[in-house]
Amino acid sequence: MAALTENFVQFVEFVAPLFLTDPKGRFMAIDCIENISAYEGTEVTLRGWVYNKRSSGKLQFILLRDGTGIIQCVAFKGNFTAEQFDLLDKLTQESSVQVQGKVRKDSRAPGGYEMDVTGFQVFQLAEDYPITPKEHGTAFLMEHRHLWLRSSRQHAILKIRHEIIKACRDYFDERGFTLVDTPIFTPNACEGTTTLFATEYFDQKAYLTQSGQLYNEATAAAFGKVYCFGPTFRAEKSKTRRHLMEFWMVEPEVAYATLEDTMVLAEGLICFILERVLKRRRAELEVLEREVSILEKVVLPFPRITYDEAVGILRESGSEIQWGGDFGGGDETILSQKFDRPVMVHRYPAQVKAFYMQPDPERPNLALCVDVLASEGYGEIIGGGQRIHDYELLLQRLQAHQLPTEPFQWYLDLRKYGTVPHAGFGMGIERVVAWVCKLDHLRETIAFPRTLYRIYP
RNA sequence: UCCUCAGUAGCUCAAUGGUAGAGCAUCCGGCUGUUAACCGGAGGGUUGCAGGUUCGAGUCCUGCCUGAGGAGCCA
Repeated sequence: MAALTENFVQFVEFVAPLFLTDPKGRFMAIDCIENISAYEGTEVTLRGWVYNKRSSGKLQFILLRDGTGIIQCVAFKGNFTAEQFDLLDKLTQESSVQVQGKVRKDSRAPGGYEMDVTGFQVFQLAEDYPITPKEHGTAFLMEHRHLWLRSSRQHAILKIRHEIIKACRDYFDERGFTLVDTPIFTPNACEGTTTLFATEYFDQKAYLTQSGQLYNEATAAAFGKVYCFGPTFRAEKSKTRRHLMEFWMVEPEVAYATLEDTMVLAEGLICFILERVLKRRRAELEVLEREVSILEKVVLPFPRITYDEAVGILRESGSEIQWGGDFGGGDETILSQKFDRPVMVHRYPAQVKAFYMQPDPERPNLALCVDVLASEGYGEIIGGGQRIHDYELLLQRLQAHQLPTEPFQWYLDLRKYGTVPHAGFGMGIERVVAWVCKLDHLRETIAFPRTLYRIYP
């Protein structure tokens, strides 16, 4: 440990300035692998980890990754002392190193550039890194999720996730929305439909939020157009590839908006996200071997079908669904495979939806709601609709759903003081990431997934 | 909560009821262009746990534990 600390001090002193001097006193830049092309023909210092290593007697090929890319660094024995070269030979997978060298264009290199190593510092020699370049089972990988994140596939997924989240924020910000985040601790089981995580709140009981929507309705009346973006918790004992106990949702809410407005907003968001990812994250999609031509076909407008029509399609396809029931996972898969872009299913029977859904004036047993089902069998990524704005009707629905009115006083107040029609939706980020990346399980879409029976690491 | 499948070396997997093995990883040696590098050698095991059947169990039976997939529920 003493040696490590000593090494660390040297390391920090050495790398602290943005520009280093090499042993001959020349200035040298520190940079990232993604900027490597700017250094062609000159020297640069890279800091990262050994991704893999091959050797050939007097040559060492070190694949260095730094979070922005991977580059092959080539070290020739003749350029080092025997001691130094032996140290290079001993480098192990995931050892942390700083490497200096001359950047050279090379058609043989995957990224197009290679580095001829002139100097290096080892920060730490990693011992027995558990994730080897061969295959592993999901249980083992999930147990080592903290390390699995370093592999190129997981890295690509999380880069795309980041891009999707940024796109969501840009989309709303550019359209006059205000980000107003809603609480994680809530005093009551909001919608009364799902099982929530209960926790202590000093001498009271609190629940982890299942949706920011009710609070969004309050902020929409204050700001007009709002969205919240945060984690959401469901204590459902769901054990499928489509569920996580903790997931992230972006939820816009717009005053004076109708169901139709919401559908336009939703399809616009999805197209905006896809355009952005296709533009900025092509390399990552390639790592995932995602067929981009399928994503490029997703353009406006999205097909809109009513619940009635959806039931008809499902029954023709052999589903057992009865009118009035909600779709099962299999039903969503069937529907989403019928279209080459996400399909918007609207006007479900009110009985299968939450209490706050505005009834369709033409058929009051239907709710003015919409679910967006992603294509390629991915199913629901968005759920939303128009909310009840009439005080008496809302009160009536609360009672019909056997919910207490007292905790909803503030919510009812919104219908007393300048109520307006309003609508919004929630989009599950992980499901969008899974669809865009074409993953078969939601657990790879978030750094540390919380699944039924797994809360480590 | 229910149904199905699986647990053998650090990892991924073999092994008719009859001497537990391979590839990768690790360690030692070789190679100036490797691309999941390759070649030679070495170490590495209470076959998930507890019982049972049998001359003999990784293999068959019972129970339990753990994991995976799916159902229901949900986004």
